[in-house]
Amino acid sequence: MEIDLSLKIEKEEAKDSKMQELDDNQNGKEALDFADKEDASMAAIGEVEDGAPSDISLQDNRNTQEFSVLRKEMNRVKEENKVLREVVEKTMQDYYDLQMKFAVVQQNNHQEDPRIFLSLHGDEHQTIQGNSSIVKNLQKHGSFPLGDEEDEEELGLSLRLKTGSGQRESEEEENHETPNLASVQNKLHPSQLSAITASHAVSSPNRKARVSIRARCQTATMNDGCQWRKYGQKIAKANPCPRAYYRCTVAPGCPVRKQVQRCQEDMSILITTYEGSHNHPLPVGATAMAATASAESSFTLLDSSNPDGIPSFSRASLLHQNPHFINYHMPLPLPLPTAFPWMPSKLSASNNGGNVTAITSDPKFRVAVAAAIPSLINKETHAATQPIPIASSSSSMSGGREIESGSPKTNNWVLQSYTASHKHIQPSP
DNA sequence: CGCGTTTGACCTGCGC
DNA sequence: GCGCAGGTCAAACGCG
Ligand SMILES: [Zn+2]
Repeated sequence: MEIDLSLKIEKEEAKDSKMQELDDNQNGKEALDFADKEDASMAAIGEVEDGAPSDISLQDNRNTQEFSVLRKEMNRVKEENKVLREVVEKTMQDYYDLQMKFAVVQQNNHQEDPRIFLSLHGDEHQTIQGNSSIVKNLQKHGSFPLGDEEDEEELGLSLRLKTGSGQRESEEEENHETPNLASVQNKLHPSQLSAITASHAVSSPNRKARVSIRARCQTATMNDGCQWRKYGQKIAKANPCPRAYYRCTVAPGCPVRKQVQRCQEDMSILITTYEGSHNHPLPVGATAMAATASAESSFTLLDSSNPDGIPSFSRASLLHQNPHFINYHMPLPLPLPTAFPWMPSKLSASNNGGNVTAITSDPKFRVAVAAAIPSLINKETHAATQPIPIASSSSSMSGGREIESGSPKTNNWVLQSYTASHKHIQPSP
């Protein structure tokens, strides 16, 4: 029996490798012939192994059954492979399209419109073709109460950038806006919601930018690829959960700080607020995503003069609070280069809810997203004074340093973000 | 012993 | 000026 099992495994592996070599438009006959050969060889091996002539017919029957099962399996895998390939191609195409658009946007970036909405959608059936598709996309995500279970596999990542007056807004926004959005997204993705929303508050030029990330995280802090040293803890009045203060210790004198606090409404949600920008290279995984996120967050800018370009929930809850608002909404699967191991999961034919978790729990994903935030801060801070090309921003992030603190201990990420503004700024130590 | 965390004290900004 | 709340400091403590 063990022999048969191993044979099956080898067989499947062989088919998998064969499948990769086969072209998309291969017909079923080829696969059939291939499978026949496999079956024959397997039967022959079975004879040799068993060595009992009386078992041959029985063995043949069993092999035939296994063969039919395997053939079905192979066809299924073939279809899956085909779909995956199409999606990858589509994704790559979208990626390059976005890059081209980004270049155009960069040129027009001098006309500062404080309110920008961005949407990147990895849906293979949708490419960003001007505002109309974006609006459609946004409306899809904006009408949260739909809460379809079928959206379960769809990941959402949204980044909100805000330029604000920087006064005591953070608490009000935390108290009012955050719970709304959080609850709303929880409705949308009841079980495995894996949306990431980060907000980015850029205050006046002499103030540090802050980014808040809400993440469903079981551990005390997110492993974001940087090393942090805790320097304080407070219990805020608005939230009974203690707020922890961390400083980046990757490089001495790095001004980046982060605050970590659990959401009052949902204790499983971790609110991480980053402040400042790193003065050192980021870990490789973080760098890649940082560059990607930074670049993509600059794509497909939507003019705020078009009110339809802003999703209902955003307009309702955000515009009333701050007129200067940059909202980045990037539903996953992200149109990322294939270099990233955590590619879109909804493409998989198997209805694995675990795929979503797999992506969002991937430490590389978490590292990358978290690291992308300070990158965004850095970029936006600079853009506030003088727009710089993305290449410049990302290159500053590149570096060979590989510091990864902690282990992949966190689980699902469900993120939602809100804006925070900042209070006082101290000169860096 | 070095490093990181804990925790109470202290500082600062803001509203009244 | 006073009180409050957020943020930071630094001594004490724990761990490897
Ligand atoms: Zn740093």
